[in-house]
Amino acid sequence: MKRATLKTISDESGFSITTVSRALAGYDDVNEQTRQRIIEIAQRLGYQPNLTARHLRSKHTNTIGMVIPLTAHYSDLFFMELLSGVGQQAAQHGYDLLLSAQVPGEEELSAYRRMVDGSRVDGMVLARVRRHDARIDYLKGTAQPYVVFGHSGDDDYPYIDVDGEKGIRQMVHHFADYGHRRIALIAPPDELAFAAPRVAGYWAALEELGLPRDPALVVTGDLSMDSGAAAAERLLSLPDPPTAIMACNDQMALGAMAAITTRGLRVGRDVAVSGFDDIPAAASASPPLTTIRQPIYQIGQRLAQTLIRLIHGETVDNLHVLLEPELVIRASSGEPRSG
Amino acid sequence: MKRATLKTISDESGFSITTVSRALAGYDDVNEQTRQRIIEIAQRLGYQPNLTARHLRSKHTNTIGMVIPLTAHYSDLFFMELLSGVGQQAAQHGYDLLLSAQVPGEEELSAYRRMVDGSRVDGMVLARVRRHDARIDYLKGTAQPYVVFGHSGDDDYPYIDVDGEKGIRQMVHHFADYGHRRIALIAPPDELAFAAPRVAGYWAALEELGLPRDPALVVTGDLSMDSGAAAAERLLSLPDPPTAIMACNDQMALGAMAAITTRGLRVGRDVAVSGFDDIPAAASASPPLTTIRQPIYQIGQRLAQTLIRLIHGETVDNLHVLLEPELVIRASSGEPRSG
DNA sequence: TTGTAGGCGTTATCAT
DNA sequence: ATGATAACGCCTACAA
Repeated sequence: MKRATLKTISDESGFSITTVSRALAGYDDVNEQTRQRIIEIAQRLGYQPNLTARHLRSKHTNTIGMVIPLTAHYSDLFFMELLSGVGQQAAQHGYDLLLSAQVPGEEELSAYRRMVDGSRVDGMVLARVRRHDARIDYLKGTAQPYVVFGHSGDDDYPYIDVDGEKGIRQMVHHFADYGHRRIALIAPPDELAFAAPRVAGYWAALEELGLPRDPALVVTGDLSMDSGAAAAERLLSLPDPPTAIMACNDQMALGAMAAITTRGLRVGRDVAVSGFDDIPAAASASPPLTTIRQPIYQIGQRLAQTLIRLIHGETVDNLHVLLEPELVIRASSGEPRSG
Repeated sequence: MKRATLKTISDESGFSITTVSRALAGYDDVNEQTRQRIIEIAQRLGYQPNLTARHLRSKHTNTIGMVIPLTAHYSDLFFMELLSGVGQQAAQHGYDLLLSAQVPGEEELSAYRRMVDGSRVDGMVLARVRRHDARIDYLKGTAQPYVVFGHSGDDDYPYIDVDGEKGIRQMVHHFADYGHRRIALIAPPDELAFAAPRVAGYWAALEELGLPRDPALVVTGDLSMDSGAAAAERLLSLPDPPTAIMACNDQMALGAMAAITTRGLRVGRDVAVSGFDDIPAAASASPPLTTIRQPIYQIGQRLAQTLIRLIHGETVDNLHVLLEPELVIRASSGEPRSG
């Protein structure tokens, strides 16, 4: 049995396609009897409008697009959480999500082009911004609304972000308060937009505290647990190893903790550790991980809300939202050190 | 500047829309010079085919649909992991994912109808099957291909599942080997399809072992950590409390562990605990959680592969895949008990 | 090798 | 109150 269309109902009811369309759409210039009859037939036939056709005609799709890195699974929980937040608010407003998993690079960009220029979505949500991000350059040359999680400093586009510079600065102070003087940083890959402010926050804090500036104490990871472990290895092998290690995300912090333990040292006592994000694994790690909280789910919700306002052409009060970081102190940062 | 269409290029080049279309589509009945010229113009104009129009015309969308429970975020990691697996393989084959977040119920079903009858997707992936699942009934009455994670026993549809009955049975035996005789089960909500086999496996194992059948040792949870904690509370308050608690997913097991600890008991020594799924938190819990592994990501990949074969009308060797459960024994199940 | 014409299913405009 | 007609952008017989 073929799918019912307006034409099917038109044939069945004897009314024109136009009238059927209008009756179903709730226009008030349709005889009430006619409408009832048409609705009845539509239901009997299980009519469901062909959304593809509707979208072609009406120029909008009630769909939000998102391209996610192909690596994202448990190893990159962050993205899934963001997705949930966006999806929740999208659904709330009657929007669906169109997802494309891509490895960052050429193909990724063409996924954006397919979605946007291909008219498949009404707007895009971006995350994991890179320093000079081709995707943003592309979107800027487009009429398409978009919102971004993260920002690169001087560039101008609608974003929401947690103040990473401030967060890291506060964390350095936290460790300094506990008596640490050799504080290391496991930095994010250079090309990610949030790398710069976080590293800047680190140096700024050392400056404020009058601590020496030692480049050997900054090691770059790739956000994975493994890279965090490797970085910690390297740091602990230094002639004058750090007593505190700050990682720029929780995954790497967890990796560092594992490496420390493997080395026979105790996290929180011999070496203090902190992360960034506050993923669920952070709280349940042992010892529980001190970190800087990013309310990712809520940020996702807010991104969706903002985007939908933008799509509807409504005004948005603040297109550059910078959230206060929130330090979550747990056992991995240890106790204040004597002496 | 308006978006370029075939017509734009047609006007610009002087060739008809047809020729432009065929040139771009790579037909070989186009003069090579003509093609070059057309391609050049298309690139200059940044032409991107309107996929909505193409879909309307061609009757397929290269898109896989999935409806996810609105609650899914960190609290329901399972779904995100499945999603990643599906998305990975989908991308591999040039498919995108259309997601709709919905609370189970009426609205949820109409999300399926929008996707399927609305011609927005070529196939659907289902998970969290319920006992008499209206979604499956609906899809059966449709020409749309679909695949399911989980199965309800007697019902017939394409699925992949882990043998939960066997898994639970083996776990009961594991605890019995360790010397436990009071083994409790925290069961999933009755309406979920995977509840029945797991509970059946529990009773079957007791039978095999000649252990007494005590209904008080089976408590139903709702898959959340909190419900796991509540269930454990109840079990430990029994006059003759269990010495081992098996939860039907890891979240509930973690909740149970928390409750046990709160009560001043030691997990693995006073009370053994096991879960189901092997989410990442299981390995990093303290003590690490004994559980039954479901390779969710891989299952997601396989679901996508199967679905895409179905969509392409290719043959699929096995539409009912039942995977062997894999017990992962960790510290939460303790040591063999003396006496 | 190229062009004409029709249609996918919907909505909007304009008559009647 | 209802209907004929066109258009969204694309693809594909069929003609020339």
